[in-house]
Amino acid sequence: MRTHQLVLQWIEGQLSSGQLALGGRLPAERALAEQLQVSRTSVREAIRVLEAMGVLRAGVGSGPDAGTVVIADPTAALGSALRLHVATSHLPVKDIVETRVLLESWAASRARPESPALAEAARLLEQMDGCAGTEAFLALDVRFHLALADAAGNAVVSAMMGSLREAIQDYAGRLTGNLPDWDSTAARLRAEHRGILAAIASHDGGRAAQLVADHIEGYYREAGLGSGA
Amino acid sequence: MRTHQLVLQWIEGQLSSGQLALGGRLPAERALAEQLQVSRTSVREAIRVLEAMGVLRAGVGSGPDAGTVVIADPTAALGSALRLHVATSHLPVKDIVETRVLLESWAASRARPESPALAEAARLLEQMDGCAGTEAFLALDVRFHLALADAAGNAVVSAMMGSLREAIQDYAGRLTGNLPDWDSTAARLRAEHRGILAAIASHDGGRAAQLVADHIEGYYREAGLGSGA
DNA sequence: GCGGGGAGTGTGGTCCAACCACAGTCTAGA
DNA sequence: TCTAGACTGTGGTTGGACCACACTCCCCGC
Repeated sequence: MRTHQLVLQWIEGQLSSGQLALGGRLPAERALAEQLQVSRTSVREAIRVLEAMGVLRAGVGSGPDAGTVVIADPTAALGSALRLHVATSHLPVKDIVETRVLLESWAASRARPESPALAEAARLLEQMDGCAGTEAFLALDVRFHLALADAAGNAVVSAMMGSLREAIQDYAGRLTGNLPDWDSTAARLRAEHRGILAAIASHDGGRAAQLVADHIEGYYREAGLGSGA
Repeated sequence: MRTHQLVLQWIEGQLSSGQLALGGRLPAERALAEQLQVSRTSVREAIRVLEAMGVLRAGVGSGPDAGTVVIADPTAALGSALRLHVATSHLPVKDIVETRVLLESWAASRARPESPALAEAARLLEQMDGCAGTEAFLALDVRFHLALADAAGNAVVSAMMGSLREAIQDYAGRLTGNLPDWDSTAARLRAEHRGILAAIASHDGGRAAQLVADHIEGYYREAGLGSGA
């Protein structure tokens, strides 16, 4: 077993046993190296991996924000991993979109109308009404869909949703260039968003799921998914 | 931007542009360091991250298996990331199981009866009949479910399925201790597996999905999920 | 000419010692 | 009392050194 994996194992053990919890601080790199009887290099490699996994955050300087602390950002890990494998053409964009439809329609069918995430989604919807640029609109759109996913109350589905979205963000951005008339598309998307929220509010999960699926598939169809895949 | 992120960016660019493809070899660490005008340490940190993401594999020595080559193992990345976040209690096991049911029942409903993955699943089923130990049975069970997922033909769903399974593997292993009568449970699981395959073979995707959902939920219920979560 | 063994080469794996930039804290001086 | 500088501790980066490994090549003996 390689040295940095030993460090990884130690840190994971600390996390599992609860001795290292969310917000907690890891010992300083030099101290940890001495404690585990390995070089600082190996400690740093392990930290780097956990940083990429969204488990740690390294901060320089002194004070409360400095040092290496435990965070929880599963979306980061899944997102960059998916993005890289899309880059190697090992994961087709078609499959990403299909999975997104699956997760998101499930989330819509499960969304609880009283969830605070839905209120956030409604708020975002209002912002999108008075929104000028394409880019700003898409940014709000991302947050709207994430809020929708959060409303289902499943952290794993939320994280996967976010990571799928992140993985194809660049791709989706390029797709907007294919749209014949952005303004009318934006208007349609806004209307569909309202329909989804209405379906959830009226406790019609099945209809909400169907609307979400049509919403996503319709967008990619209009933007010409498949021409580049 | 930190130095190792620059290296990450460069490698991802090479992957995206196709100049570095599956099976291709990265320049040697020392050469890459000189080429990018960074230290070997930074190159190594980037490689370490990509290794954890299942994108690279580093091999010592000479010959065809040596050096750092591009692989494609998305399951590894997603699996360890999920496992770590489960360790920090940020992702509840309940949500993992729920997501697993979602993905797997979808896969069952989409599985194509003529898929070679289904033949593999059937073969695994036969092996499980003449299987002695609990551990060996569970190992075959994992492969059976993965084959089922593959039959749906969606690489992203397959990868996520596998990673979910990996993330809670230890947890699931401990659960078997709660079972009152392993032999009868194993017999029931085998029968349910057969039912699932039969439903797929008869093009009844809806029934297959329902059977898979019952199969998984029933197992965790019997093993006492929730008592420890 | 042929076969085997040892030297050579190139790979990642590990470690060390140093230096830098940064940010908060402490202290000495105005 | 206030402020400017020194101090301390953090991660960030670098260069160099050495190791183990695995293949390759060449020389030597047969």
